[in-house]
Amino acid sequence: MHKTLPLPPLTAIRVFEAVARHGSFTKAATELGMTQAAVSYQIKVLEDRLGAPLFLRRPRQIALTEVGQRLAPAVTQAFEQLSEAYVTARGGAQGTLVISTIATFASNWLARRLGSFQIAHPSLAVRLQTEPHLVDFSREEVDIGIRSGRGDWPGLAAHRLINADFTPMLSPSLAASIGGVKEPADLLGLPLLDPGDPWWAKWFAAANVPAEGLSSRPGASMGAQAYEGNAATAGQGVAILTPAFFAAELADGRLVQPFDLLCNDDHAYWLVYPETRRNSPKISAFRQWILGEIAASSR
DNA sequence: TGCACGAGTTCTAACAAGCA
DNA sequence: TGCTTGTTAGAACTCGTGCA
Repeated sequence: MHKTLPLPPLTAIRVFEAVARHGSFTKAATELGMTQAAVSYQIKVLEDRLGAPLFLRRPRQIALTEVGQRLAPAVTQAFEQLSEAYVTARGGAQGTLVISTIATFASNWLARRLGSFQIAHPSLAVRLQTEPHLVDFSREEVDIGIRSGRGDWPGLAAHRLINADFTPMLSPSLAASIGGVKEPADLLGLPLLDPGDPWWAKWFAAANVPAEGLSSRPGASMGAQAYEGNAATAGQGVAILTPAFFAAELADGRLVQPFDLLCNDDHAYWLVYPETRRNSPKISAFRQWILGEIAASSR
């Protein structure tokens, strides 16, 4: 017959989870509304039960022991499941879905489609956060991230959404100002937006156009494709952009893509979330919706 | 600055006794 | 019999302090 060991006090496990996550007794105590001494006591209770230390006490810092490293992921996952079970018990995927995304994806892709998700899930409030850095799911209250990269983030589930292809785009009026853009080299006669962007050098190299000294050319660096796309639409210069983000501008003629040549540096835009939250109702709902939208837009 | 530990305090559960 | 009240022991906490 299967025999289970009695569990240690839930309080001690809760405290261990917080200490392991923060890497600090003091920070865990602050989060849990206890004193540092109480946290120390609870960890000691757990260590006594286990018969092995969970943390290495070093001057000014602690570190998980091998036993602690084995225990921490399982405890974190267990609390995630408890949390999700609680949410489910309260009535399913209610609450707020917090999405951390880069500005261009938010403004040029997500915002244009998010309405259909809201109609399908009226009880779920969506909060979009645009930020340039990679969100830390263990420290920030974020459910889902949309980020660019190669999809290799330990502990995170990643779904490829859009390839980060890039190609030059400009307004029809700017193209007409030089009698039309017929050859890739013609672009060098026009102002380039963010000429120091490595994408330009790669694209010109792929087009067999010598383009030394791009980074020393004058030109504004705006830090986001959304801004550069707007500048290009206004005729301010040629931007190097991802076509998937500017499908509407290309369709209605505000932007033109003079060449079919697309480049890619092995990056893509990814939907990511912690593996442990895979079965969260709100994350499942959003994952199903966005992957459906991606599939529909690529048909 | 951050963790460990001792002393003292508070909280909680278990139990017994009293009462309607 | 079931509920309330008082007592007690142990758990869990805070505070103060020492140490690295």
